[in-house]
Amino acid sequence: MTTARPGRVRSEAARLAILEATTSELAERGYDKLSLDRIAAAAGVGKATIYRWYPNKGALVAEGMLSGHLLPRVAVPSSGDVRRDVTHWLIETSASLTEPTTGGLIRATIAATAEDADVARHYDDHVTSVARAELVARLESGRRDGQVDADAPLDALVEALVGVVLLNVLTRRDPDATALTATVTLLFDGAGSAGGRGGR
Amino acid sequence: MTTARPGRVRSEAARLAILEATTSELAERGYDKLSLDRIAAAAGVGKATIYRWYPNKGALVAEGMLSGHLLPRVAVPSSGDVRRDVTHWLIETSASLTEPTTGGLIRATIAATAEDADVARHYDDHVTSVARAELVARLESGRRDGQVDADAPLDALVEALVGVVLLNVLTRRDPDATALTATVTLLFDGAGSAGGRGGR
Amino acid sequence: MTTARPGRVRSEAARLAILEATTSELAERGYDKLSLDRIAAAAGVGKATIYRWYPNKGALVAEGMLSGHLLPRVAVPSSGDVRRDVTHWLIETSASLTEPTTGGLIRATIAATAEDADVARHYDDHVTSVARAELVARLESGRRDGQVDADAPLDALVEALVGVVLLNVLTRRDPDATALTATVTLLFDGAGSAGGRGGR
Amino acid sequence: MTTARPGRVRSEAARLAILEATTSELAERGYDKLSLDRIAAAAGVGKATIYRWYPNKGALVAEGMLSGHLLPRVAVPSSGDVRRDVTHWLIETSASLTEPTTGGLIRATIAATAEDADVARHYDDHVTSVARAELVARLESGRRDGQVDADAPLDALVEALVGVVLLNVLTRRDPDATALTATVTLLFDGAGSAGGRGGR
DNA sequence: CAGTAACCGAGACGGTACGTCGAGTCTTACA
DNA sequence: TGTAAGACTCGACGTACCGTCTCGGTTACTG
Repeated sequence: MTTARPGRVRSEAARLAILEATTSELAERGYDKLSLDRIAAAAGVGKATIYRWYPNKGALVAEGMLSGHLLPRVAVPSSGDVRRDVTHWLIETSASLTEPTTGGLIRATIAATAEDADVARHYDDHVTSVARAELVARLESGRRDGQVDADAPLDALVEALVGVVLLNVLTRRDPDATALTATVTLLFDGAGSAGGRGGR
Repeated sequence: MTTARPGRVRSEAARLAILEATTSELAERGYDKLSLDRIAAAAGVGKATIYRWYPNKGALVAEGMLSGHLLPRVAVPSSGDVRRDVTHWLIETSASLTEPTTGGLIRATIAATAEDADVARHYDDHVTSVARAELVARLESGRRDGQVDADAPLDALVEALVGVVLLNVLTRRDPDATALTATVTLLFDGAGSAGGRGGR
Repeated sequence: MTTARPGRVRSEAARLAILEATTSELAERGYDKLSLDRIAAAAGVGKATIYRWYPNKGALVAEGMLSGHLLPRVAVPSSGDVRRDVTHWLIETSASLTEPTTGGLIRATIAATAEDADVARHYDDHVTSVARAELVARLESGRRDGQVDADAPLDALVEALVGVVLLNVLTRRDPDATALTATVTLLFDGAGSAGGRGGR
Repeated sequence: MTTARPGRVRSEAARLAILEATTSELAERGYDKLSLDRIAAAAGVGKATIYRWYPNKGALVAEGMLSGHLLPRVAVPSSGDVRRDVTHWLIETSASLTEPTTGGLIRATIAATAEDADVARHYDDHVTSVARAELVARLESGRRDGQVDADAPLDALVEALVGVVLLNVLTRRDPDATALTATVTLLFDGAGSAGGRGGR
């Protein structure tokens, strides 16, 4: 059943050492200063071992994301109040990404994503989509509670949230809680006074 | 005899050739594959000439942005209907950034921004802030027309717009008009059925 | 009291395949471009199998020589006329070593010999010494026939012959029969006009 | 008249440092263990600088020979007695090549010569041919003194001498003076008792 | 005739060196 | 004195081999 090719089996220790070294290099130097020579040395691994499994820098970084070595995850709470939960997620996520190492890591990830379409796809499929799905799920449960409009475009809402986070990361801003709360309020209440759903 | 100033006059032609070569290199190869050797050769310029004016790659790219060589600008129309104008801007901007060369350029810019804090600051100060200011101005005029709530957080609204654009660029999505319209609708009407800010 | 260790016996097929692959690699690429990876692949053999039997490249090449796979042998004829026989040997040997494959092989052998003292010893003990012994034997029989002086230094003569062959191989010259005949004539008649030995 | 291209001029210091480092590497490790990385490091030079001027290992070694950095030269004396002078040259040359460093160097040279036809040609044209010409000149002067037969093939004689030296170097033999003297005697008196050329 | 020891192929491993390319600096000749 | 040309050091790239080390499997002697 199992293929059972001949030859020595892949070293799991090497794989982990490579990923770990990649993460720390990435955090402290960024994506385009990433040196496979240094990674190999730090991981105590031959350069060929890296190239055997990852065709290029991008693939290596992509694998780092997948394995969760690269980015922290913030859970979406479920307190009963959707706005509070979303606000909480937004503040927590912002705080986590403002930390120096995490910030370096996420910026490296953005650079990798901008440079390499495969990485972008990989990242979107396996990382952000998870957070997005969680948020959407929470919003849907909010909708069942009557806290979210039936016809509100949840995908658009989630995209706006992620987009705001992204923008703050890129511009190195560390937004305070009020600003983030204002964003959530905007998304739930809207800015249009004439609007159908009603002015104050 | 007449002028008698020693030395050769600085070549404006060289400066422009450098910027042009940088732009095209950036569009077709991306930021981290940018090669100053290639730029110098393509511009018919000595490498030292580049380094005389720009201390490093990042500064060169930053200058490229400033000079408008790097990114197209989309004007915010002023038709009388704020939602329509914002929607128009969003669709136009998305379309412009979906074009292959512009997309490559903007992604290169994002990578540069992610890698280099100076570039990020430069970009934020001189490029996005312009677009942001324009959007804010339009929204303020809309507020005077009663189309925008008095207490709506305009900055947050603009950030959400820019964030959505950013996310689409990074994920290589080409959103259709309906999706973008839904985003604008969300931002103006909100998703919260109970209406935190005011009852229905 | 048979020694007869248990375990699988050495695969003769593998041994031959290795030697053959080595020979052809050596002929077409030379000694320092010799690759054990390539040899193993060409021979359909695991690299470890080569290393099990030969501690290093040199030993493998040395074995190749021994087994006669590596160099052709030219017999010394015995026609009754020593000069003619030696000349014949010299011409035949030169011709054989001028052929492209044999030439590549012998030059690879020379390189191996120059690089590795063990290979040199091996080669001298098992290969050239055979040719030398044959030549010496022929000269001794010539001495018995009165065609060679009783006190002529046969070893020196043979060394001069081999040295000339070697030099021609290294310099990629393809000497014609006249030049080689002149060498033999010189060795038998000498260049000294006074005839030193006569007046001894 | 001089071409006077623009651009920085080639650094003579770098050239010499490279050649010197090459020589010492060659002497202590041999030709096929020669590492350009090591040479560059030892010479305090970028690897690219080596490759800018020498397309491959062989060319570098060839240049090393030319510049006299690589091999000692033994002059042919002129005492009036040709045999004595030739014998002296042979003994001196043998002694010099038996010394460890020189021996390593000459063997590396032989390996380079065996591996690379260009090096061989280079070497033959610029190095051995000098020694050969000197020997031939001495023999011709001996011929004018009546010490060498008018019709003796001087080229063949010189080749035999060089060939014998070569063989000794390759086999790592350190021949004593008597053996070398016997060789010279053979070359001048011949081994053929009947005396083909007749003139005893 | 079952164990078991030494073999076999395959191929991954940590390394070293390769030859190329790019960054950023420096040195020419010329304008 | 600014500029094009181009050599310089440094360091990373991705590839190729080295010699070693598992792997799963195959003989063929031994108990």
